[in-house]
Amino acid sequence: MAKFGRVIIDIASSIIDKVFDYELDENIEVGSRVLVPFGNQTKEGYLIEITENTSFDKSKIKKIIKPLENFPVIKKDQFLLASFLKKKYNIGMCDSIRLFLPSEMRTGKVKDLFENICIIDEEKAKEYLSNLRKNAHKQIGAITYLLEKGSAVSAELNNMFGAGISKILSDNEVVKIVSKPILRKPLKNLENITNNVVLTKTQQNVVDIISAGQGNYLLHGVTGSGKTEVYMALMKKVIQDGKTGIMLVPEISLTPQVLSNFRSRFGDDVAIMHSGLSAGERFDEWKRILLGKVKIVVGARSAIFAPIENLGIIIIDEEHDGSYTSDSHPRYHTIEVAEERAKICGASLVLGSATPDLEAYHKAITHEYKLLEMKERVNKKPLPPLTIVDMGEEIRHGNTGIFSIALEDALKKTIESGNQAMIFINRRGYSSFLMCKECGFVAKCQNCDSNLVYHKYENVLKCHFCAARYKVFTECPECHSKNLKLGSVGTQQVVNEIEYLFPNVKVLRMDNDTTSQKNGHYNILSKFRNGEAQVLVGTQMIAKGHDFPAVTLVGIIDADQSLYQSSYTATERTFQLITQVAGRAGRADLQGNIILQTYVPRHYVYRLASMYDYLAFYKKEANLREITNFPPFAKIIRILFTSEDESLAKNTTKLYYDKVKELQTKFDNQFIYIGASKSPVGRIQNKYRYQIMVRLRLEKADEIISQLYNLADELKNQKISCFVEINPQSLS
DNA sequence: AGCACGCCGACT
DNA sequence: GTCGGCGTGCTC
Repeated sequence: MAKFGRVIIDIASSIIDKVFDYELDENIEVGSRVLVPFGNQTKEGYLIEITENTSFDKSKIKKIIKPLENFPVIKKDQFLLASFLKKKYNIGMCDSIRLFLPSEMRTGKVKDLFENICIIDEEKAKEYLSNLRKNAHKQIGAITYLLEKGSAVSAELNNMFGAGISKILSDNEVVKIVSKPILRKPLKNLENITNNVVLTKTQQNVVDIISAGQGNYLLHGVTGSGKTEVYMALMKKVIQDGKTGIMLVPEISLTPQVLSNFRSRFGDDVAIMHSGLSAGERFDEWKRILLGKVKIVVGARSAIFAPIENLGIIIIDEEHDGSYTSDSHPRYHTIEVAEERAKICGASLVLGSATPDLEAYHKAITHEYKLLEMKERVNKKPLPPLTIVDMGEEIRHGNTGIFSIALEDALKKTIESGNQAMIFINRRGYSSFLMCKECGFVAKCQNCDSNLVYHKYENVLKCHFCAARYKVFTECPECHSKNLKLGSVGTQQVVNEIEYLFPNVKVLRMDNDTTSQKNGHYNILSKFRNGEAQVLVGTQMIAKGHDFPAVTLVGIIDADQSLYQSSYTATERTFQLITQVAGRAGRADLQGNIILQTYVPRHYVYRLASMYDYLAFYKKEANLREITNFPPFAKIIRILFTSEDESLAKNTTKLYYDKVKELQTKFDNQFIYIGASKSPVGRIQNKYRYQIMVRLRLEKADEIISQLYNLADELKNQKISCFVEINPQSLS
């Protein structure tokens, strides 16, 4: 009887995103990638099902050409998860499946890496050895070594007994050189941290509760309460039980400490997945996981899709971190995905944070998650005192500088005592625009409604919304003035100020400009750790989980910056940021000190952050969200239309808006807000952008959302695309 | 996404 | 008369 294979074609387009039936006459496993004829071309696809029958016209059915690999790349539970993503985020099956595969797999650019192995021919070797001159120490050494081991990697042999040794031996037919494929492994040379930690009672208690059975947990532990040790212990337990684990961290390149911890404790059982790896490394790590050679996967958000089997636990560290929501298509919320994956696999989910996301803590309070708390720091030290400085007051007293008197004094004391200080500039990245001083012209992208950003290291202007790069102008295209300047203040100005105030002090700077090189983050941070500078000035990227034992002072320059973002999460983000930055001070035995500069010193976010009172902040903020109808007490939906034809975009948006209004009458009382407008960035890559914002009560939100999805699918076509996003965190 | 099919303007 | 523009529709 004929068999049919149901195939998803690997073309990311909603129009083509359906199942195609093919005849299948060889044995190919479900989940494999296959090559199929498609129209008059050949395409790659994913075999998702094998059936005995087809509803399609049998005379038109073609045959699957061949499988692309001899193993399936998508396992059963991953397929279930992919189907969930498709439904949850209204994306195509192809988009969804692609999340599970390293892009290297599709582009096929990565080649297997080979290494040469010398295999000794014992008889010839012994004969050759007896004819060797006595003073040929290198060759004698190498052959003796090989006689004992049987074989060795050529490169290592050359290292031990002199370059070219394997060539000499091979030329004399003493060894045979065989080429064998190997899997690249990142971070081979990590320092070994083998401190045998004994858990505190609190830590052990948390580990015991989580290990006792399946469940979703929120681990709320203050900075320095030793969450990482808990994670390690949980992983160890999971492995002992014969299962596997996934550990997610915010941006892995920023937290090599977590990595080295895991690597040194669990060795080759750990695979690492993040964007900082080379294409080859990423692909090989993925393969190691797929082949079942790994028990733990550590990685950034995309590691939630790792092809690991027999999953026992998913741990998400710094659960509140913004990097867990992807900001480009397909947009997904890692925590929602993790919840579903844990459910499918029967695994536990552990979310850890010192400042949980409001949404997560709300779930803990309403018993969707089990709440576990660690209120004490491992070293029993109190959290460092946080002083709020009123910058308005400073100005009234005649100080118009960047630093308040208090911060300048504290800096002086820190420097004199030989300790280190971190100055945190609360700004996303660090961008500077090219501006004409005469006519106010600002350089803009030709394809987008956006200002170009100057990148010092590459000396180019870049558009942050498309890939466009422009040469730096030397004269203004509008008024031909040569009087151009790079706008915006940033880290450099703060550095200059410190160097002016303390001429002999070494200052390091960390922002987008200084980290664009490979390992940029790592290099700057390790320089600072090694004491090559006494002060580190930087943007948000210095806030993330690094231990700098010698840091006793943390200065927060313009704390208010993140409060002024129009997002409903602005206050929450500010609280998280301050707590996180403050946690950098006094991690070791030295007493730390934090100084926060603001123009609104009486704002509750500062008052509560300075007392490290998360619970009070949660109550205050949750209450506010509840009365103003914002998440987690409501859902925000953003519907975005994009098209090269501006009037089409506008008209379709209007059409959709009218349909939403109809829905509103149908679902009386469920709509809190409906509004249509041009998107904040009105044009990206020559496509015009119009959007509709809807806010819904929770009661019937899911039902309405699925109708909104359907509406979007009805209206979109080749000329206009539409995508719908729930609780968006950025609006561009 | 690609590619063919098909119907209207500019050209050797 | 033909070459070629890209609008429309299809791919198991």
